[in-house]
Amino acid sequence: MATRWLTTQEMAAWRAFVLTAGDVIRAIERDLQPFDLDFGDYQLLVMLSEAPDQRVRMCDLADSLRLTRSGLTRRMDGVLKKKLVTRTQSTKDGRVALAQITPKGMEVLKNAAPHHLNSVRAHMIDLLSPSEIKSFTSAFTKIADKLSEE
Amino acid sequence: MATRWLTTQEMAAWRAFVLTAGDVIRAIERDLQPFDLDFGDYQLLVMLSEAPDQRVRMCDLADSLRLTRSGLTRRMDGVLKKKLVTRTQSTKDGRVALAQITPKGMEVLKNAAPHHLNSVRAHMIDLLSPSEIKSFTSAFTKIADKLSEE
DNA sequence: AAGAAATAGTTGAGGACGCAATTATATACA
DNA sequence: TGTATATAATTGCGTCCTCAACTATTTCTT
Repeated sequence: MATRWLTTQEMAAWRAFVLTAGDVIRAIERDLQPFDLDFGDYQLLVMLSEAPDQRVRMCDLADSLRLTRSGLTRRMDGVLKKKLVTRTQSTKDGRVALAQITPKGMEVLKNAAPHHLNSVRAHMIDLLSPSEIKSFTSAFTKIADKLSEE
Repeated sequence: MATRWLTTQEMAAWRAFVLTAGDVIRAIERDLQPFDLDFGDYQLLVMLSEAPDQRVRMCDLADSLRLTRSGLTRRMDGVLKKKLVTRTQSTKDGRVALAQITPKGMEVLKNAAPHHLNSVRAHMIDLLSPSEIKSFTSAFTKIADKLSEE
C-alpha cells in the first residue's frame, strides 16, 4: 500500500484536534455541573426544545445525540427521573415512543443556557478569529458530509 | 448576567464541531479494528514509541492520554495482556512505574500506522484546504493554551 | 390476507472510565 | 532526625455506554 505520511502541518492539525477536542468538551461539561446537567443531558434538552411540539421520536433523538437506542433509553431514565422530560407512546405508530421536554425541563434549560453559552465563548468561540470560525464550520461540514455519504 | 448569545456563524461552528468531532474519532477507531486496537491503545503506543527509551512514567502517560491514573492502570491491563507493553518499577523513585513499549508493540504499531494515517487522511486531512489545516492548528492551539492557563 | 422482513424500543451482560479511599514512597520542615 | 505533607499507583464501586438478544408493532411480498 502506498502510504502518504502526514506533513508536519497536517500532523500538527491532527494532533491539536485529537488532544484538545476532548478537553474543551470536558471543560464545558464542568461548567454545567452547577445546574445538575451533564453535556449529554443538555444536548438532549436542546434537541427537544427546538423540535415541533417539543417532542422527538426516540430513534431520531438517538441518532441526533450519537447514541445507540439502548444508550438513549438509559439516558432518558436519568432525565425522566429529574422530571425534565416525559416519554409517551405514539398513537400513529405503536412501536414509537416520543420524548418530550416538560415545562420544568424548559425552565432548567433556560436557566443553564446563558451560562453554558458564556462557557462556550470562554473556552472556544471568543478565542477564535472570524476566519477561524468560518474555517471551523466549513471544515467540519465537509467532514460530516463525507461521513454521511458512507 | 449579561449574556452574549452566539451569532449564527458562531453557533454553526460550535454545533458542527460538537456533532462531528466524535463522529470522526469513531470512524477512525473503526478503521483500527482490524488491528485489534482501539484509539486509546493506538495513542498509548504512539506516546511510548516516541519517548526516550520508549518508556514513560505512568503519571505522565495518564496526563498525555487525558486519563486519570486509575483509568490508565486499567488501560494498561489491556495492552499488557496483549504483550504490547511492559510495566516496570523505577529504580530511582520507588513510587514510579514505567510503561515501556515492547518489540511486539512496535511491530503492531508499525503495521497499523500506515492504515491509520490513510484513515486520518480519508476522514479529515484530505478534505481540508491548506488554509483550513492552518486554521485548525492555530484554533486548537489557542484553545489548548487557554485551558492550560486555568 | 398471511407470513416474512423491517423497524422501534427495552433489557442483561460486559467494558471503560472517574471518584474516593488506600498503600507505598519521597520530600519538606522544624 | 522525625514527623507532616506531597506524590504515584492501585482497587472498589458507581455510571454511562455498547452489543446482542428479545418483544412488539408495522410494512412488504405475493
